[in-house]
Amino acid sequence: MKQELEKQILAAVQALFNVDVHVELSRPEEQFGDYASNVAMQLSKQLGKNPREIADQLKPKLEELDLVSGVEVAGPGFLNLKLTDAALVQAAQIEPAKSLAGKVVVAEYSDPNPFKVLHAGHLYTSVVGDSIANLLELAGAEVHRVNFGGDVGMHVAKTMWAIIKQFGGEDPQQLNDIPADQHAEWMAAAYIEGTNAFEDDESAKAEIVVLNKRVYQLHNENDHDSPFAQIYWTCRQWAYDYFDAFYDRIGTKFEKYYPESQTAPLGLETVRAHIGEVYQESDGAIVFDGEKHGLHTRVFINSEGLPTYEAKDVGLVILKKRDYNFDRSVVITGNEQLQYMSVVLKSIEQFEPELAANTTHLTHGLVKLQGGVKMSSRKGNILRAVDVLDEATEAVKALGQSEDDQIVLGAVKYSFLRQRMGGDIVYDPKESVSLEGNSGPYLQYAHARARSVLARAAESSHADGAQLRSDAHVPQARSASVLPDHPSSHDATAALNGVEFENGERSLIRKIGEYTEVVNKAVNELMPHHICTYLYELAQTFNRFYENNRVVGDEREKIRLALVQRYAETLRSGLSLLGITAPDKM
RNA sequence: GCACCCGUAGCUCAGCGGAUUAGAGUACUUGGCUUCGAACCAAGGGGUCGCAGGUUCGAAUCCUGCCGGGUGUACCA
Repeated sequence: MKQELEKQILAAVQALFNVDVHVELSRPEEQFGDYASNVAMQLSKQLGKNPREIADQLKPKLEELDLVSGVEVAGPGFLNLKLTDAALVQAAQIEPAKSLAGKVVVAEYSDPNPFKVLHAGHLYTSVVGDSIANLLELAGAEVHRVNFGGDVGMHVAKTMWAIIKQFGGEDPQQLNDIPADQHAEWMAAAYIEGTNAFEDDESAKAEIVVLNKRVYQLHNENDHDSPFAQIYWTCRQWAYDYFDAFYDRIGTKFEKYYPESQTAPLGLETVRAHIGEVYQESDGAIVFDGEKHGLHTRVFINSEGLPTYEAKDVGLVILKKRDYNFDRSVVITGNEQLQYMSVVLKSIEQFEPELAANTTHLTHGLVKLQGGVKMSSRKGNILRAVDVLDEATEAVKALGQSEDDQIVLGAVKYSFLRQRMGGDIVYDPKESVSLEGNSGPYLQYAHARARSVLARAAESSHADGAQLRSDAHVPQARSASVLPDHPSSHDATAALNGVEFENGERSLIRKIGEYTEVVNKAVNELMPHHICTYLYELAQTFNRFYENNRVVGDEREKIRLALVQRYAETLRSGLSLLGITAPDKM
């Protein structure tokens, strides 16, 4: 619809002035119209006329367009277009573009490390990454969600050191004494102890360095039997079990974990194969000289011969390509890895330019505590992922409701998603997970309300003994995670054909019609927060409509029911892109 | 030092080349439930968009400089 109009406006410009211009319609405030164009200002200089004069000439041409019911010239020369009611109904039926149809996309995010705790930042990146993956999927891509994490490396050695110290030796039997529900916390505590020892105690530090090598060695030798290996593999599995349980709780699922132990050998091999042409030896380490490209120089293989994170990431990129033969790879990490990642990608570009070009690195900010307190897993003053969920659960309980994970997750996810990705997130345990105003539960409530109206309408049509009309079909409660099926939405909009809307009705159908444009924008930019902003406006529009317009029993009931149904479906679709469920009751 | 990111109401954030009063939420002050769900709606106060220049018909938005904060800067991830 928007593109169609833009094309028609361009045609009008060409016919009138015989010049080209980039026409881009915007959505003005409702009082000014449905679309606004600034072509007159753009053309002003080129045509040597003042913008209002151009706009006045264009106005009658645009008034002739089928989709347009009125045109106003406003301000310095804006053309405000008002759509016909039929056009609004039509806009509300358009599906988002399948711009990625047939493309294979690998989305990597979350990336927690085994042997360490899941903190609020992991929750954040999981939620945002999941939503971005949903956007890619909606655009028609075949999306593979994968996870990358360090099952080898210094953090593992630190944790292992503390465990062995606690056990008084390499005694895997004692693992049986750790209660299953405390595995994660127990390992997190060991990590903190190991990290402190590493910093404060020289002999411990030396021991940890040795353990680090032994962990790599254990992988090389495929050792599952030695006491040391038994402790390692058991704890590693505990970590993955803990991740799985967590992802299950927040409603996301990964297809594959890429442990570093798996990408390390391939990375090592790849980097070594390109020594001389891409990577250089320097002080006993293998580095990539990023300075030639205006970047940092970074170590890929350290002087111990072990791969650093850089080499592991090189291996990961290649492994993903082998596994999925992707058209595009999206990697989501924290901001602090921005410059680091450009070094890795620049080095890959030297021998696999396409691979580097098809990789998109998106970054997000830190989750910080109110007052700018920085979290440190070493000091243990971190906000764990479960703490965030627990706080939100308390807030829901405080409303006198039984705890409902749908609402809890709705609140948490929305509070993370509504901010543009990139900046830091300030998390205030008390207020951040709000249930009122611009919040997830507000949207869920606005959905439940609409469903309740639809349900009541269905009841009363039974009570009247009236025949169940096919166009008054109301979907019964479905699994909240299921996308609305399209046939029912066509039923809904069918009742709207040829209707002349009253004010509140028109506002609602107008807003519904923006959905597709917003989704397309969010997909193009991979920015889920656009969906949040829109959905909140949509729900607000509905709540105002609901306040002022009786639905059930009104003489315009049929029209209004159709509107409410289309609205509820749109809201549910949008929420599903955010990974938020739309309950029928709450 | 150099590189990158950020600075919009008390607080948390949208807006990222467009306009008539710079928008939301929250907090604060008020009004609205015998009528489809008040986790809602309506009204009010609150901002020289960090500062200073520049480009433009038009700048919170683009450019430059400065101030403030954060991150990165060779064997951590």
